[in-house]
Amino acid sequence: MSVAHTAVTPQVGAQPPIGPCGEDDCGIRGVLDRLGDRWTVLIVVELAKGVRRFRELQRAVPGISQRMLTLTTRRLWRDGLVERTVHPTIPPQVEYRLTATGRSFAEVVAHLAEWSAVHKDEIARSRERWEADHGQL
Amino acid sequence: MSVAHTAVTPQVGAQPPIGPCGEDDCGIRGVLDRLGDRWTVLIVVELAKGVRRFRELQRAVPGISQRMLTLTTRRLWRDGLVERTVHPTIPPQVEYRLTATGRSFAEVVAHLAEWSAVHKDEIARSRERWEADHGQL
DNA sequence: CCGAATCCCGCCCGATACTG
DNA sequence: CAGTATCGGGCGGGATTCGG
Repeated sequence: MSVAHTAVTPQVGAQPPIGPCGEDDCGIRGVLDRLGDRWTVLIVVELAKGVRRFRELQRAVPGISQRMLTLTTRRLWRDGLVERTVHPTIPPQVEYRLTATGRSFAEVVAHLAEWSAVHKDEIARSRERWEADHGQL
Repeated sequence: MSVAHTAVTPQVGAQPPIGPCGEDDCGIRGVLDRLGDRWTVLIVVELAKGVRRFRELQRAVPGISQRMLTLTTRRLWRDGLVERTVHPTIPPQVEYRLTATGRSFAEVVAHLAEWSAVHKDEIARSRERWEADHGQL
């Protein structure tokens, strides 16, 4: 979904990066890309509780595959939201913990969760009514 | 409006942290799904400035297709974040405006944008350094 | 235990054409 | 102007297998 990435690819439409962004959207896409995927938020929420090892994360987030757990933690690590510590023991042991930036991000996520909790019923009702009048989307 | 200042024990509110979300909705998934897609945020940001007609939205958000503009506004309408008014004139004229809930949502988005703006450089640098050491993801 | 590498399917979204 | 209908490519992400 990365906008910046698609800009690299020579495309037929040759549309420049869509980020004229009114005035205030320019860094937000990268953040939204992480919020958008299914797992990042859950991982961040779990890490907000404390240091976690790979397996612990996987158990804490039921349904996530090894692949996606690796990808998600890797991206968070790359972006400096998560710190990754390898203990060269046998068997190997890898710990993940939020950085300062990561904790800041976790707060934003918490606010998001709060807003969702407050409005979810209202949204659900609106959606139900809408689909009763007009059909499925 | 520093986000950092609101840092005091995030989950003081109601309920345990964000716990019960475990894997499935406490409502947040639905919100994140909207935030995740490429267009919703841009539309909401534009509508936060005032009432807009279909074409106006399309011009304000360069790169969006008619199809995606329809889908995005339709979903926002369905979920009660946007109000849709049809004037049966010729040519037809349709106005979109945020509802109270929609404006509330727009505030959340604004906070998100603010956080992004504050941290985007830092994230970008972290990513650059990371990709210098290790390769592309 | 912690990953990397592959295969593969679903759906999101862009492009295009048509309608009232 | 404000949509609808349809086709097709890309990629997110699940399942599985192999390596250290």
